[in-house]
Amino acid sequence: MAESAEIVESEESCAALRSILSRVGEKWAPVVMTELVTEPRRFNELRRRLAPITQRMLTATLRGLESDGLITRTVHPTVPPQVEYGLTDAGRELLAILSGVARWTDRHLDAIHTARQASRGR
Amino acid sequence: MAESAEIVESEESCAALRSILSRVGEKWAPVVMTELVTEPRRFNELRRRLAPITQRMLTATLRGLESDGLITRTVHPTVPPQVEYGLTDAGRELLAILSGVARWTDRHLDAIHTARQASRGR
DNA sequence: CGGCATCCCTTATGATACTG
DNA sequence: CAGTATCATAAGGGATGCCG
Repeated sequence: MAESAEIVESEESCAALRSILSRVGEKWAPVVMTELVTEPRRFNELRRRLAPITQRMLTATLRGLESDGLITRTVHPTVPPQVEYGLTDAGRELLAILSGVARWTDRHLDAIHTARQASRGR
Repeated sequence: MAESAEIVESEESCAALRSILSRVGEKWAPVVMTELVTEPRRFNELRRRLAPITQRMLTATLRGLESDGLITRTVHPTVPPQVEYGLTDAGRELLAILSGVARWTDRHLDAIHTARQASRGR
């Protein structure tokens, strides 16, 4: 506990952290969350905005994010059906943290490219 | 740019962000980085501390982190060979951000579990 | 000591077609 | 509109054995 660099406090935290990191590490998860940051959106609206995502992957990504409590899925019982997806407060908080990763990435773009060049050289 | 919630600034940033998120989303990447936070460590030292990780996955994880410039690999030309792995400054910064994700995870453990229960029920 | 090569299973992603 | 079903490929991950 005295170790400031300590990331994980318990077994459960560690497992949860890993699952969340792999969740947001999924190919479409970050952009889907970003699409929902200003307002809730409907399935085909997301599909259009995130083209060339496939229906299958959009569904899978949404289900995954929902199962971790990062987004909500609201079905309006109309004809035709209308489904809205929106960020939860938790999801919004996490997205803010991810924007920190984005800033880190921008700061280190050069270092990342350099490291990749070097590793390709071997 | 005026949009404070905007995560990504360019195509390149977006691709880099995705690759970094999927990198740290790999099964062993976060714990490997955590092991290196206090001091550099050698291959079998990591292997012991991270048991039951396999040699294959430890190698793959280290290579991946190295190729993104998050850790360094230093070979001391001794007999037997001695290889030390250490965090780069960039890696250390990223780890600090990830600890923010860890704190988020701890704050939302209940919400995560609740959401998962609900999604299992369907 | 610090790997790499091989086999094998699971999961992620994509393409396409069909449906309540 | 908002999906599901099916098929196919690739990448992640584990077990085991060999090597400079």
